[in-house]
Amino acid sequence: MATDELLARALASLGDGGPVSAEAIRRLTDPADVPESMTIAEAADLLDVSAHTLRYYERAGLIAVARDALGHRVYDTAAVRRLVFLTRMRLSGMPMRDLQHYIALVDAGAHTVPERLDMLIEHRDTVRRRIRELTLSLAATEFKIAAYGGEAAPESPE
Amino acid sequence: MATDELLARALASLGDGGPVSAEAIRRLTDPADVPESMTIAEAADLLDVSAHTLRYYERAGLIAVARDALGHRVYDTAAVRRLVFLTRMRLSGMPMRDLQHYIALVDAGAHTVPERLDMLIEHRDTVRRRIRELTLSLAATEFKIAAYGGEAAPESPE
DNA sequence: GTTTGCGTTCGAGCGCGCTCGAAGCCATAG
DNA sequence: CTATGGCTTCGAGCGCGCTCGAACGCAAAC
Repeated sequence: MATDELLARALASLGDGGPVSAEAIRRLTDPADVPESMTIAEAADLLDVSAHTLRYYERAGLIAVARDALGHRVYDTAAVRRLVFLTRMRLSGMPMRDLQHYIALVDAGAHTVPERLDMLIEHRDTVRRRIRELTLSLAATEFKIAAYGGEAAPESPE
Repeated sequence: MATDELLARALASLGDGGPVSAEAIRRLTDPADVPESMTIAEAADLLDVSAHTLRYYERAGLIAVARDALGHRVYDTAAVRRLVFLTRMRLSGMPMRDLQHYIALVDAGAHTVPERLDMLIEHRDTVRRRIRELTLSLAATEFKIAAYGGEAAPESPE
């Protein structure tokens, strides 16, 4: 499996800037730490979003969630896996609109795999561009901090 | 000067994912390629934002812009330099609110340098965290693409 | 002299992604 | 028996950052 390779690459590229949270790695690899089924509060807690947001995703058609005898939501393993995917895509900036389209493709069956792949590739490229933008801004900010720190703002007025 | 060092670092961390645009480097180092003074259309074009947005920034108190005899905005070198800063901070996710506070500090004089430095450091850390988030999401997306590409979705339903 | 084009001000509107809150249901705790 | 607390639905509201458009001014082109 290429998981280790990819994970290693991800971790390597993180560099300094703080410890890599176990949370983050867990989300990346999505292991079976999920207790079979969860309440909305537990899922919200796990995913670090609000219960309101989870209901919103459901209303938006991104996920179907079963109910127990009381009418309460029950998130099984599959649901949690999808939520991990959804929150990851949202976190990395995929618009709701696109995510809705993607999920519609998933629902439409296996013959939509090529289009899904296209979407993932496009998203990957978008994220890469965004990282490069941020890296550039970061470098500029670090430079400014160095300039400010060195002396009392030599030339730049801001 | 540490510019070359920082720039090199930035460029190195970009890695693959496409060529580094000359635009981006120019923005990072902000050289004097600016023709003394510009119209709003020229500034908007240079910064890749709309003229509407530039007026909005002015209304928001982020920058004061001179007018010519006709009442048209004239962006001099200092104004453009500030706009470069503003757009960079916005692009890297600093909220308008914070940017307004920062600019208020600049306007308040040199004794606010320590607080400005604090803000820059905080922003730097925020950007670093964001890059790490995106890097993780990117790795997950790349993994999914590899999984989809290898065979027809072995285990993951989405 | 009119048209075209670029600029001005200012208030209103919009798209996004939540976020909130009212009204109600059910179960367990005191 | 009454809280208390966690859940339900659904519509409305909100914060952010633009984005737009109306009504106007001026100047160079035709």
